[in-house]
Amino acid sequence: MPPTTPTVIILVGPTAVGKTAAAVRLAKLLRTKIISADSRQCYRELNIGVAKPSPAELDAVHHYFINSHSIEAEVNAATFEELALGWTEEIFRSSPVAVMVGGTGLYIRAFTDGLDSIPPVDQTIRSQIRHDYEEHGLGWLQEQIKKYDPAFYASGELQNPQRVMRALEVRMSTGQSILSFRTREPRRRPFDIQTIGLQLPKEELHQRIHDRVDAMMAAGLLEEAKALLPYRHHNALQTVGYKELFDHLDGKISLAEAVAAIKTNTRQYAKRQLTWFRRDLSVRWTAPTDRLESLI
RNA sequence: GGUGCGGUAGCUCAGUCGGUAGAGCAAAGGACUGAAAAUCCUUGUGUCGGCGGUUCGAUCCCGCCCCACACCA
Repeated sequence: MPPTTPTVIILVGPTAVGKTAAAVRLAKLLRTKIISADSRQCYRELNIGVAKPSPAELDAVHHYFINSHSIEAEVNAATFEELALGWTEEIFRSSPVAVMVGGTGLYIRAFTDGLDSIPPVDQTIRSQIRHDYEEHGLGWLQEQIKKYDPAFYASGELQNPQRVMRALEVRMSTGQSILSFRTREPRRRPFDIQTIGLQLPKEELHQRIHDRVDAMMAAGLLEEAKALLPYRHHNALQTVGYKELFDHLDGKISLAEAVAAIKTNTRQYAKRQLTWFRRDLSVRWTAPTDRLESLI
């Protein structure tokens, strides 16, 4: 029974499990559109390596957040939250149900529960902190945060440079500790949410990952990476499938080693995704080939 | 056939001047609020190639054997 009150059906799961095909099937059945929740497929310039829906799939069902941004744009979880809420509203004008699909857990949580609102940080401060970290290392970062935000220092992840830099940039930009902005109050959304997790036995998932990497190489991933080499410093290129080939193009590793590393790193990525989604007890798990209609 | 160098964790290797061993990677588990395909945390018993010998005790010293690589023939 398809929902009659506004509902977003979210399909989650590890990479290569079969989310894209399942979402397209579901969206066709429900005569609705898809919001992708994937932090890399939104970039126009990234194609083979990020396993986008095929042209036929994109033609059959309208997808938001696919090919919507340039790799030079700054896209993050807050960007996604805002955009996705707008798209949801748009979809609800013509359908009571929207389909969201993707593997980026943080983006999906930003959409379902919202992020705490933190004032925008000064870009000069942001890049200065990154620059100083490059130059002086983690020890310097830890000293800074100890000095300017002792509360974070006492409770934060001090070994994780990204978290410490974020805390520091918020403190320097707003004058307040990042902790003072954290309410952890989930937002109320004006629609229902149903989350379905797609899962396969580990061996089967790994086989699919390996086969997909081989297919990507056959489809010309190396050439794509070569063309993107000038953009390698962008966040969008800190991506499995590209960073390993950049190492190969630098002469650091052979092509065979790069391909093996892509497979390993993709398996590790899938594991991290599973760790994230398993924690969400509202997820109902199923095989990607099952009839999802019966679950909704 | 001879000589040399090796055989230690799934892989690459370190080490023990004789008291049963440890790094990186992999793997497993976990965290995650504006970089999230990112970033970070935790977890290391393995006939130390085999069989003998010396020794209170051998992965370490000695002998033989097996395997790999290199060079010589």
